[in-house]
Amino acid sequence: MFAPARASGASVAAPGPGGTGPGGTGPGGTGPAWDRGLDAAQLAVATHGAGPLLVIAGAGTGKTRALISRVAYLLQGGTSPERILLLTFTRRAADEMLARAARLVGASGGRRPWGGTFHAVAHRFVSAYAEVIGFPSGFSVLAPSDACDLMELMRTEHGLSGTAQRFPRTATLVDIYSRCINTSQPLSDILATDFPWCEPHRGAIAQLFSAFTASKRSQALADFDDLLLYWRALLAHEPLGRQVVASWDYVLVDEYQDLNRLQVDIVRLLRPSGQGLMVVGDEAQAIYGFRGGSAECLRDAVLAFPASSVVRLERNFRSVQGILDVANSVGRDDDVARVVLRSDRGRGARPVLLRCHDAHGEARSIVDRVLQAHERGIALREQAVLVRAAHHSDLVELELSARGVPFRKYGGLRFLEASHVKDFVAAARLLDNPHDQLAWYRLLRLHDDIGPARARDLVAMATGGADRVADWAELVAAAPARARGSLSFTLETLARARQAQGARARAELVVDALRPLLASRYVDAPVRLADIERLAAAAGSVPELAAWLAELTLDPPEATGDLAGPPHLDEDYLVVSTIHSAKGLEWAVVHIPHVVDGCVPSDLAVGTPAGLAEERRLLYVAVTRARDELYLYSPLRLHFHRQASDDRHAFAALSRFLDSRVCAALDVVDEAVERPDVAACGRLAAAVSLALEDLWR
DNA sequence: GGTAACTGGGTTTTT
DNA sequence: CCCAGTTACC
Repeated sequence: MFAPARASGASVAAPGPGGTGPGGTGPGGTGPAWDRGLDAAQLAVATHGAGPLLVIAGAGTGKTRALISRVAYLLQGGTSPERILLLTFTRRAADEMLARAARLVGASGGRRPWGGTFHAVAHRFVSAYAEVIGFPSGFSVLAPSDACDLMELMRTEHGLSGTAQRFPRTATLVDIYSRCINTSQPLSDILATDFPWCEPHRGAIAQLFSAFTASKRSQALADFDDLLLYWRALLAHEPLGRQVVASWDYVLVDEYQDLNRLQVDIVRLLRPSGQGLMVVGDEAQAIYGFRGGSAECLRDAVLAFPASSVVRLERNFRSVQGILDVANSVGRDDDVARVVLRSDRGRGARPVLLRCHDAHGEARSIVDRVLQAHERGIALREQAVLVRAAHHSDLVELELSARGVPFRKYGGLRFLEASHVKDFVAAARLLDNPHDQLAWYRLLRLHDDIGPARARDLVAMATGGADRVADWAELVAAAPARARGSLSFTLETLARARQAQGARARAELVVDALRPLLASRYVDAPVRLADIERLAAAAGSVPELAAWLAELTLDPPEATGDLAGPPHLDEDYLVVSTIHSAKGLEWAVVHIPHVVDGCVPSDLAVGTPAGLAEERRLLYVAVTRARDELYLYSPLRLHFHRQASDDRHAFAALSRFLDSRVCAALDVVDEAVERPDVAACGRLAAAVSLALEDLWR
């Protein structure tokens, strides 16, 4: 997150946009000087004055390089690093950018530009001004799943759960809520346009949302949306906003096409006059519509900026033309057609579409190709498997493990979502914020005989009065008999943790408190305990547990194994990532599995023209990550299509996007020749059941 | 009234 | 694999 105080080992540098490796982004040299090897357009970006600057940057056109060069240029002109703010949309992009910026200014005494995601920077300021915002003794950051739990609680409290009436599910409610906030649109509009089936419940939803906000406030909790809301409010405040805005001379915003209204507001408040503002975006890569992101903001910016301050980066330095042909044919919708990517690198190999028999065949085929490329000298970390949904790589991961290929997965199941980690975070939050009812609830629920109802009563008691140990004794007395012993131990240990000095000692006592609870709750308790012990150890180097928890919530370990310790430099691993998480990155070889209707594009998104268009951009983003080789895989049959499998065969499982025009840019290879005879399989199944019948006889 | 144990169905994408 | 719903037990 912030350059000066980054928690150790929280993330791993992923193989990113060129830079250091051979064949990296952009032409020419590798030195840190801002002008080395930039082309005219990139140079214009780097050396632009203080006026507003809008960069329209196609995929692979060296945008990060131009941005970093601009930072170098500004520094050379005498701007202090900390007067520059780099805002990015995703954490991986933030890491990548800050790492490169750090390399660049390595010599300038360890001072680095500010940078991070909107949420991380927001947290920094909301914390600093917590008192003004109305949290006199600090606040806790609510992870998304916690926000969901709280919404669920409120829903129950309002008598809106149960089967008696159909009411939107908690997940839907959270969605609606977040959408209202992020698009700055009233509930009624959101319901009308995006959730029409929920409209009958508008009144109840509105009440629920009020209660939800009030509840967060009274517990000193802020969810991700609140961080942005409070930051915006802070910036708009007179005179505090002026103070915050004056912290920087330059604000550089990446992936502008993915920002939502709230974030655009923040940018506007940061640089009201546009002086010192630079935004970079590419409409063709807008893939965060589900978070309220809207490329319209970029379009607005194009109109709002004077023509002289718009620079277009159009030369693609990344990919060979064969790959760009596929990209161009995929992204041919109206909103995308404007930029036709042209390569600086020659034709290269034609990308391949492999039609496999099923997902198993696909997995084998992918690993075969990964290893073949490895034999040719392409390191594993120069290759990536990019998926639309995290579970699309399940079988690939299995095959990789079976064949001993190391890999690292980004996106999908999050570390923080694991229930034992949530238990740990909740207990730790209580040390500094005893008003946190949600944390109390979670902790109490871990004890025997304390279910939803009793937990609710006890929570009221725990947060109602003061937070002295004497009150905790009362709490124990009120608990059901079977829970008293363990609850007493839990509370005592937490009380000791509270007294303890230093984040590490506190964290370890929290683990002590949880140990017996987790041991009796989970079959795989040893594994889970090891997890949180490592987590506690990671807290070692920071002074404040609360601050560390907030950072953990905002920037959780992304890949499985990130907590295992600092990565070895010589470590080689294949990257498995969602397309969303792969944004802004590149690899020599890219594999895209499950390019079939229902997966790419996702069935859940093709209901509307806008949804379908975003799916198309998603494939566009995936394809343009590849530098030299690109493989798409179409399993002809997927297990959840069992009933329709014969139809699938007939249709050859082509994705909605793989029409003749796209296929013309691809070599289609049929790997499904050895298809098992379905009729024979049926006979085999019959024989097995017959044999079983014999057993029962 | 409340908890625990079991069963069956469904699963996007991120801060 | 996590959820909601069901059932059996206190």
